[in-house]
Amino acid sequence: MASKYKAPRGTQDVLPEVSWRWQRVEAAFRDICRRYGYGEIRTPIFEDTQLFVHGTGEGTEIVNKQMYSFDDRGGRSLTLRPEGTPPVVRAYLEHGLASGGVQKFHYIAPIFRYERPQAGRYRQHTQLGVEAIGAPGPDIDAEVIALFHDFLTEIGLEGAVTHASSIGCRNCRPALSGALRAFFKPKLDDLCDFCQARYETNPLRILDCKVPADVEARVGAPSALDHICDECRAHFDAVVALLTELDIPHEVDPTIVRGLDYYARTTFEVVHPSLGAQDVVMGGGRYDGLAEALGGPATPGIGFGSGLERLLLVLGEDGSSPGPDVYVAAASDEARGAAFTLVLELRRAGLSVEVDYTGRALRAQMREANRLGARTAALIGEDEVAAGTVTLRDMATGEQESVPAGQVVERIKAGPGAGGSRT
RNA sequence: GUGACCGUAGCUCAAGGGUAGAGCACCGGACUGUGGAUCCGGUGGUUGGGGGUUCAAAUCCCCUCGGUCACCCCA
Repeated sequence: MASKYKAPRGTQDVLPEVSWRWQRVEAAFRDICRRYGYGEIRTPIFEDTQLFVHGTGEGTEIVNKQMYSFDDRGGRSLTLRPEGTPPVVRAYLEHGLASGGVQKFHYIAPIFRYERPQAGRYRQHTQLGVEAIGAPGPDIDAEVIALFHDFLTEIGLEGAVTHASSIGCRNCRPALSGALRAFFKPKLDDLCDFCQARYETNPLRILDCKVPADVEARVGAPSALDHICDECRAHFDAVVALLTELDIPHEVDPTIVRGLDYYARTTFEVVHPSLGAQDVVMGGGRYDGLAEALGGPATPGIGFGSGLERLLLVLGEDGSSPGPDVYVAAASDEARGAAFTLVLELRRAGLSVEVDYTGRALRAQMREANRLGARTAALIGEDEVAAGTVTLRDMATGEQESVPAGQVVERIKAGPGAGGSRT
């Protein structure tokens, strides 16, 4: 035990040897969002607890048992963001952004939920998310799904499957729930305990249950898509048609149900088979009633959240972090001063440069250069200091050449291996 | 929140009541200004933490913390 303290349960340290992977995915996401016109929004890491109670919904698992809530010294009840959407809608309303037409945002933000950790499920995780507020039509639904699809293509993640459905609006949801209750009523005793509870609270969720008896019990159950109103149906059909036209692979899956109260109409998720039980890599949908629930005007909105840790899990651990451009090695203690001067000069010229800080032998410095994956080693010894030169070694080929001190930057930038002689 | 399995060196794992070990990694040498291969040597552990049983505990028992899997939930 190196320390008596450990990272809290369900959290993790991301060390430099892996954080470069995170940065790569984040950069790809930001670039896709730039192309689609989704500007970055940064909201506080904690919010008024009521924002989530009223936004995410009182009946939800998140609000009931997963929030990190605390009173601050002024007696305010605050909550660590358990979910990305309500803060964005809150900011949208707070800053009067409705007057600016459709607003599109993206964020990369830590999310906190008190859950039992397991692979792909953490108490602090990071979501890549997007929110488009103010646009009611099916085209924006398709755009958001397309954006994520392009993002997955960009980062080279293959094998993901996109499921989409519609759970109706506040006008037709009651009829849909009623139809489901009517269907399950005679079978109520056959359902699992959870589903018996869901029968009352949210019968849609019975369609989502994995208990074998329930899977059997729901054969022939009414499909959400057959019981939503004409407007909702037309909206969903249009979304599907657009996805098909855009060549975005997708499956219509009436069993997908989201766990948050505010979802309406289009819902979707992307799963990946390599992940086991926590296989949802992205989830989202339309939330046309959320702004109103937060005290604002009726405003349509749609967005998704995607778990960065899960994406990384799917991507695996191939490849290694890029090494420095140059490793500067001192052949003797007398040359260390000159070596360090060269290090700073090269860094100021824009190169990434490493050196030894522990006074080790040249051999050890070269081993380090190799381990780090440096492309070029720059050697300085007494000979070089006397001659005003630096010896550059191409680490891949072993070729070396002596270069006047003033030309080192230029020579390295020209790329290793362009000249020199074998050793 | 429920159930199950698991925590030994930086990493992957041995030792199942009697001196805590190996491989990899790391450091050094062979090679006194030159990396990747090979050989030799070395550093490194109050066996997750606490308590108990015992002459003796990594090993058996209890508690606790953490991880993993499933449920649940979700990203």
